[in-house]
Amino acid sequence: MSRNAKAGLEDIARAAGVSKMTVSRVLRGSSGFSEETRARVMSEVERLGYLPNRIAAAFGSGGTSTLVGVCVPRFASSLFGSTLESINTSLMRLGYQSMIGSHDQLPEEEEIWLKGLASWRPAGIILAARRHTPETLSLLRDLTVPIVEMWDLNTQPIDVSVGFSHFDDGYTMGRFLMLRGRRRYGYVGAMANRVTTGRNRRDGFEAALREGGISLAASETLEDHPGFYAGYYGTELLISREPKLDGIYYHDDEMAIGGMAWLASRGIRVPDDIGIAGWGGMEAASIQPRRLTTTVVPTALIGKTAAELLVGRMRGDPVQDVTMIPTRLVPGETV
Amino acid sequence: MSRNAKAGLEDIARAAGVSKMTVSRVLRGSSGFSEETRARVMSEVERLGYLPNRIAAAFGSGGTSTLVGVCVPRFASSLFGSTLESINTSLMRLGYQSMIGSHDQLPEEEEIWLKGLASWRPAGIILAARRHTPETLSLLRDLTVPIVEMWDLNTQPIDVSVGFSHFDDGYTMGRFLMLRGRRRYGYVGAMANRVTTGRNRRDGFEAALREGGISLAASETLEDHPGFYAGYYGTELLISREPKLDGIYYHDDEMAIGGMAWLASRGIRVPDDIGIAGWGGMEAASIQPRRLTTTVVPTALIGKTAAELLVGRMRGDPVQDVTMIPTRLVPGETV
DNA sequence: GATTGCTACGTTACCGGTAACTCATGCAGT
DNA sequence: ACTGCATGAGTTACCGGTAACGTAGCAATC
Repeated sequence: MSRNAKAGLEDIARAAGVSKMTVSRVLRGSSGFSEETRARVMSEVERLGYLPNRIAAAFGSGGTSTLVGVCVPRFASSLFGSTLESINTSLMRLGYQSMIGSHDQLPEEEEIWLKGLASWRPAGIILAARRHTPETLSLLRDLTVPIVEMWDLNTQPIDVSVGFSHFDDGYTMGRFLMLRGRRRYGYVGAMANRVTTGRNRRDGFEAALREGGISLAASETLEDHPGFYAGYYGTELLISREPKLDGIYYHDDEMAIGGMAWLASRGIRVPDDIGIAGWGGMEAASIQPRRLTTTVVPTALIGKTAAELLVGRMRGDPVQDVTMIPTRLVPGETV
Repeated sequence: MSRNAKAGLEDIARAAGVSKMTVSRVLRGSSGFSEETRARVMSEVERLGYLPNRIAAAFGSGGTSTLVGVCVPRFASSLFGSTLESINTSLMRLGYQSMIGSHDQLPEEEEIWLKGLASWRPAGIILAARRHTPETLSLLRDLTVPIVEMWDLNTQPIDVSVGFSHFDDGYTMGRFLMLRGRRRYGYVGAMANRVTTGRNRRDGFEAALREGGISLAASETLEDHPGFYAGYYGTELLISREPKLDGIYYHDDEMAIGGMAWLASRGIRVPDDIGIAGWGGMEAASIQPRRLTTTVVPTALIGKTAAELLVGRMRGDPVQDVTMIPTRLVPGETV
């Protein structure tokens, strides 16, 4: 019970009457000791309250640590928060420790984070970004550790990729809306730091419309983080420029809900006057009077899969290069 | 540009014609070298693409690392997400690296996380929980590193505490509602893993009512994570048991918004028929037809302050034991 | 009986930095 | 001229593990 932070392998070894190396072997579970020795060592470990020293272990083994770097755009997003939590607990359960960073969609921030991370000699890296600086790519190459690119599926990954296609999500939603026979569509998006994360979804959406012979009637992309209020005033801006729209595709559900709030305040009915579609499958949609038409993203599954793929690669198991995690269009009552 | 991960201090030293120790001194900025030497060393550092090795540095200095452990209830919460992000970037800017964990309100999970963290010999710890297991407390004591308890203010901190009082927030809101002259109040809360985080707010709220000579007419605490939908059906449960209420105090804003959605679906008007108050100052409230009466919590400031206090303590600066970060009641239009 | 192979360890060297100490030099003050 | 001290280095030991290799003892094989 009384934990003695100063007890090291040497102390255990002396107490158990074996060598330091034998204690090391017992603690790491590799073979090379008798059951009797194991029991004696473990009882001393318990009695002395030995605390492993991973700094020394990582150093002694020449840089083979159990550290994993994880970099996402933001913590404070319901989707990334859930993915991050899933990665973190999965890695912890598998015996790895994560070092998390955020880049807010800025490749330069990712580069700064990566440089700091690299000095900890991580055993693997999980990234959630498609754009990287040349320095980042060069550093990733030099580190020669497994790398999982997640979220946005990269079909030509640096190493391993897991996620889904934003383009396909937009395309599928576009096709779905087209089936409703409406013709005049608008788009409301948001971009943080000049990077529209939803850009690929919008492109996919437009591609579907184009196939149907029409083009996007209006589009409004705010220079702000996506959120309820951005959807609210983005819709106001869009409608004031283009009052006669049949439907609006939103960056995500929260923006769609914000948009619906603005429409409701103007007496515009959904879906009678205008159809609404979001993306993400966010919880806020659950209390809307009408179920939101959206694309549900399995955030936790993506995180868990990313963690498992990385651990597989770090252990040297053969793993799939590209793993698609399907999203699901949920037809609601807003279209 | 071509980063050579294998170059170490020794290589730099040889190339610059000095000793390894001089290179170490130059890189860490401590004095003991001439400007000429510094320039020569730095140019070799640049040329060879030296990557610092913090594992070796932490090991060599006998465990004085720049690692900080941070443990919060959840990542995927708008409030904690924001605080976490703030801590992470603040620590990074100050030259520290964080290792983040989540405990989901379970002291046992916190203990497991702490044991894993301890083996990395962190230089400091930030915790967001009031309850700890005896083992956790004993381990925290043995680690002898600065500890910041944040979020819920602890006036008798283990080491340092920063945050606000949930009790006071509830009390202040209770007083505010009482001024409106209403008499019959209900409460809708949520608890994850049998721990009601909002318990202190509810207690404060009840204390205020008691001073006014009344008691809580009805209370409903769901065994679920707080969120929009929990507020929605929690309100349904509350009202079905106690239809005649003048006001409802909610665990947080998202639950209040969920509650308002349910009330709206029944044609119950806010604030005419019933007053509503939330807590947290969450973004979703920004699109409600009426501004929600709530308590705004400066989440990012708490994170930044926690990081700065910890770094102060780690550097040995004198820092305040207890730092109150005031929250602010924002009277909206729902009461 | 000699050789081989396996088990269960012990020995030794080393990972890449940092702390603590030593030492030569130059210059100001007495 | 001598002392004292700051400056700018070099030297040595060490942090606490792990990898690689060595070896004693014993059973199985040749």
